Amino acid sequence: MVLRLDRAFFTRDTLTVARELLGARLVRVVDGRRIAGRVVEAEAYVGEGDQASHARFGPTARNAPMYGPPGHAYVYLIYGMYNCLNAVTDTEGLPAAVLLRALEPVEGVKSMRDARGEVSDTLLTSGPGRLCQALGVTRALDGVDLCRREAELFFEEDVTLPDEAIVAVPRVGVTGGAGARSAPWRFCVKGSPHLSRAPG
DNA sequence: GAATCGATGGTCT
DNA sequence: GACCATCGATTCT
Repeated sequence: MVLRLDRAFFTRDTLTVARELLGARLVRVVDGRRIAGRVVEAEAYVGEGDQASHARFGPTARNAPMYGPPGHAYVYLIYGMYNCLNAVTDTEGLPAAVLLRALEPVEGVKSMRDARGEVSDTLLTSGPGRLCQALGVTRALDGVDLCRREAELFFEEDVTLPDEAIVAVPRVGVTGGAGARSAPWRFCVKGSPHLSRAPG
């Protein structure tokens, strides 16, 4: 039996969770069928002091899940047409989450293609908007518990990656500045063909 | 390959 | 009213 990532996994420092999510399998269940991929890229967003975080202006209706208990989903709409999926981390009350930026397709590739169109494997789930489209993740899943037994979206243990296989670089879409703005909080599996873009 | 640009709508100062 | 934690098509070198 494959081990699922539980509440305790997410109830930790956000950078640790982001790092350890690499190699884990993100599973979406639709009509009893599994659609899944290994995480190859993820970004950490930590606290109200993080000037790149949606929580930088304090609690709002949109970012409410970030303030809630860890192990839940935070899904939001970006640029009016794409969804992005985060896993809420750390302790309740502290707004923190890990953005899933890219997967390596593993299960239900046909379903992914139905949702994404006839694109190459490397374009199927290589981006936060793309992976949500491939797995059928929409705002309907905003706030859902990823640790419930009956969850339709959850993580499983899969591959364990050594530190040498991982690079930490500045986050995407976060420009200049000091401190958290330029912090290397984007974690990538070195050399993976499924990254949203080349690291660095 | 790299740079640029439009689509499209929710969210927040 | 400005700004996006994006993507895909188009237009260059």
